[in-house]
Amino acid sequence: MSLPLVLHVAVPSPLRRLFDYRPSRTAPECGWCKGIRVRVSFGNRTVVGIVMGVDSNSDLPYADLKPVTDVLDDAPLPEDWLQLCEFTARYYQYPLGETLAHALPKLLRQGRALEAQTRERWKVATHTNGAPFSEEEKSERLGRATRQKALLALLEQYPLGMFSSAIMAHGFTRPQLEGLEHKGLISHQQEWVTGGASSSKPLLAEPALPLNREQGEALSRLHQVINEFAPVLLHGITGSGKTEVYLQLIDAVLRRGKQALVLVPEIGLTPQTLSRFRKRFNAPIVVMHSNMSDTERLDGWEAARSGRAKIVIGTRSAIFTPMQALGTIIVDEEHDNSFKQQDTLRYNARDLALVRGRRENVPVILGSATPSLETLLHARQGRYCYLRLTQRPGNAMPAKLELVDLRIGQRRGGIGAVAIKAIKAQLEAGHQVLVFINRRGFAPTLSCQACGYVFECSHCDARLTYHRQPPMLLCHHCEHRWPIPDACPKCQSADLRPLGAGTERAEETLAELLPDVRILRIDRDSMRRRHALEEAIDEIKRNEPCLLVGTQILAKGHHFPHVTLVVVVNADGGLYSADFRAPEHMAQLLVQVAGRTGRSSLPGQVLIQTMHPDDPMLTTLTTEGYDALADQLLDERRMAQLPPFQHMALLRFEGAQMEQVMTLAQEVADTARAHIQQHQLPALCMGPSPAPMERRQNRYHVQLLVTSEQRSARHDTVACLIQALTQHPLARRCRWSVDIDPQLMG
DNA sequence: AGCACGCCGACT
DNA sequence: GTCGGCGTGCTC
Repeated sequence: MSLPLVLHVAVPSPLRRLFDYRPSRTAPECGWCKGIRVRVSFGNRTVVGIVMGVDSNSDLPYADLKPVTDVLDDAPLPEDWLQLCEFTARYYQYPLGETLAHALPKLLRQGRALEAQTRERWKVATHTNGAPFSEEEKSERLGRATRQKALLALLEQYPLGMFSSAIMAHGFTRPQLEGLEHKGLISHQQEWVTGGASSSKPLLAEPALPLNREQGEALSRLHQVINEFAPVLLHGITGSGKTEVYLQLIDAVLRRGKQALVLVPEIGLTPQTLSRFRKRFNAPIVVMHSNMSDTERLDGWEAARSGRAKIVIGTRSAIFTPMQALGTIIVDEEHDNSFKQQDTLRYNARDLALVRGRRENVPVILGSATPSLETLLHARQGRYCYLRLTQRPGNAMPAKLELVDLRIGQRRGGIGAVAIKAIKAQLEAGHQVLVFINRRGFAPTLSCQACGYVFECSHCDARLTYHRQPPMLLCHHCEHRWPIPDACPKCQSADLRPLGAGTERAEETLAELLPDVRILRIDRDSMRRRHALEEAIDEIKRNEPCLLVGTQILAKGHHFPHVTLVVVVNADGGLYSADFRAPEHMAQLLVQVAGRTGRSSLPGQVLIQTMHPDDPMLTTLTTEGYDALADQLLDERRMAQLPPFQHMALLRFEGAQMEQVMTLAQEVADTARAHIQQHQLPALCMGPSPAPMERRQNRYHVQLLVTSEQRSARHDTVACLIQALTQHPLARRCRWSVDIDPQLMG
C-alpha cells in the first residue's frame, strides 16, 4: 500500500507557515494536488485554505492531523497564478495564506465553486490495434471487482465516452475509475470546456490610427519581442500617442490568440479610457477594479482564466488576474503611486508585472511621460528596452513651464498678481484656465491673532484644517470634526485668522476678483456626490470659458483641450520635505499638470508660483525639462545611498503607549543588528525613530529602516526582524507591518 | 488574526 | 452570587 497522504494547506492566518491535513473521504476529480481549495477546521472555526503541497511527511503524527472538511475544487487553480502568489508572499514577506486570500476574489475565498475548466472524458479502452477486449480478457482483468464490472458495463453503452460528473451521478467513485484504468480496461482524457466561441467578426471594430515615425519604430521594436520576456520603457511625452502604440500591440497579441493585461492607475480607469479600448476591438474586454460587486469580480476573473476575455483592464489588484494565455502586460503611467498598495499586503503591481512577465515569458510595457527614477535607471543602464516618443501630433506645442516669484508683489488667496493678470487675460480671450492647488479646505491652519495659538487635533500631532463648506475644523489625518470656535481657548481673543490657502479660499478669492466667471471647484469635498466629477468634466469639455480650481484629481487622466493656462499655486511642498521622493513626485505632478494644457492648436502656458525661484530643482525642471531633472535627482540618490541604488524596507510599529512601542522596536532592531554583524551582511538597520507624525488617532508610531544594496541581504535582515517580532511578548500590544520597497516614507 | 480559557473587580 | 475586563495560549 502507498503511504498515507499529507496535504500541506495554506490557511488565511498571520501565522507564517502551512498546516497539515489528512485527505477527506472524497478526493477532487484530478486527485490531490497543489492548488485545490479545501474547507478545513482551523482552531475552532472553519476556513477556506489552498493545498500547496502533497506528500506523506508531516512534523505531526498522522493520527493528530484533522481530515479536510470539504473539497471545493475538482481541478487546481492555475500553477502560474499560484507561483505569482508564492513569489509575492516571499518577496513582500507576507503570510502566504493571507496573500492567496488577497489575490482570490472574495466569493472564491468564501468557498464558492469555480467554473469548470476541463473535464475528464472516460472511454472503454481497446487493444493497440483498436480491437475490443474479449469477454474472457475483461473478466480476467476485472477479477472479483463487481462495482468496476458494473461501471465498465455502463461505459460500454457510451462509445463516445462519459464525463466524470455523469459517472459519479450513477453512484460510482473515483477509485473505481482509477482501478479500471489501472487494469487497462478504460482510459480518459482531459478536455477543455470551451469558453465563448470566438467571434467571426473582424478583430478591429475601427481602423488603427496612422502612426508617426517614432510610434512606428516603437511598435516594430515591440513586435520583435512579442514572443518573449522583455521589459520595455515607453517614455512618451503627454499627447505623444502612447495609447495608440498599446492598442496596436494588443491587436498583434490578440491575433496570436493571446490575451493582454493592462494596468492603469486608480484614477485612470475612466469611462473614456475604456471606451477607447471598446471602440477599437470586437473582442471581450473585462474590467477589474476595487469597487465592483463580488459577482462582477468573480465573473471577470473567470472570463480571464478561461480565456473568454481577451483584454483585461484594471487597477493594481488586476495583476493577480489569472490569464489562460497571457500575451503581454502593459502598465500605463508606471510612475503612479497607486500601483503600490499602502495597507496590508504592500505590493507594487508595476514590479509584480515585471516578475509575472518574466515567469510567463511575455513583454512588459511600462509607459509614462514622467518615468519613475527606478524605471529610468534600468532603461538608462540598458536593462530595459528604452523607447521614446517625443513628438505631439499636429502642431500642438508642449506647454512652457515658467516660475513666478511669489515674494514679489501682493497675493490674494495664495495667488499672486502675475497669475491673476494672466488668468484674466486668458478668460477674456474666451479660454479656460486651471488653478492647481494641492490642499483641500479654506486654510490649512486657524490661528489666534492675539497670542499665536494654533488649533491642533487632539488625537494627532497635526494642525486642523479650516473648512467653510460646511464650516468646521477638520483633521485630514483622522477625519475628526470640530465646530468653528468663537474664541481662542488660551487668551479668549475672538480674533482668529485662517492662515494659508486651500481650494475653498482660492475659489472665494477668484470669485471676488472675477465676478462674472464660471468657477468650478474640483476636490474631494466638492466631488463627493456620485457622478459629480463626470458632470464637471462634461461641462469643461463644452468649451465655455471657465476657471477650474482643483487638487490632484485634475492633474491626472483627464484631458482638457481648451485649457490654455495652468497656475500651480505653490510648488514648494516638494522642495523641503522629509520624504526623499518628494522632489521626484513634485516634478511628475508638475509635468502631468502641464500636460493638461496645450493639446489643441492653442499654445499652453504654465505658471508655477514659488517662494524659491532660484531653487536648482525647479530651475532645472522649467528650463531643461523632466529628463534633466531626473538625471540630477538620480545623481543625488546615488550620492546619498538612496533607492534605486539601495533597497529599503520600512517596519512600522504602532501602539497606545509610546514607551512600549519604542521598547519593542528597539529590541527587535538590536536583534537585527546582531544578525547583520554575525553574518557580515551588507545591510543597515536604522532606528527606531518616531514616525514623521508621531501621534495619529491617539496611537504612537515608530519606524525602523533597513537598507542594503542587495535585495537578498535586506530580505534576510527583515526575515530576522519578523522572527524576533513574532516571538516578542510586547508584539501583541503593538501593531506592526513590513513595507518592502516603501513608496511613501512615514 | 481570531477565539477560548482563566482569573480578578463592581453589579443585578 | 455572575457579567466582563484583558492577559495567555493555540491554531495541523
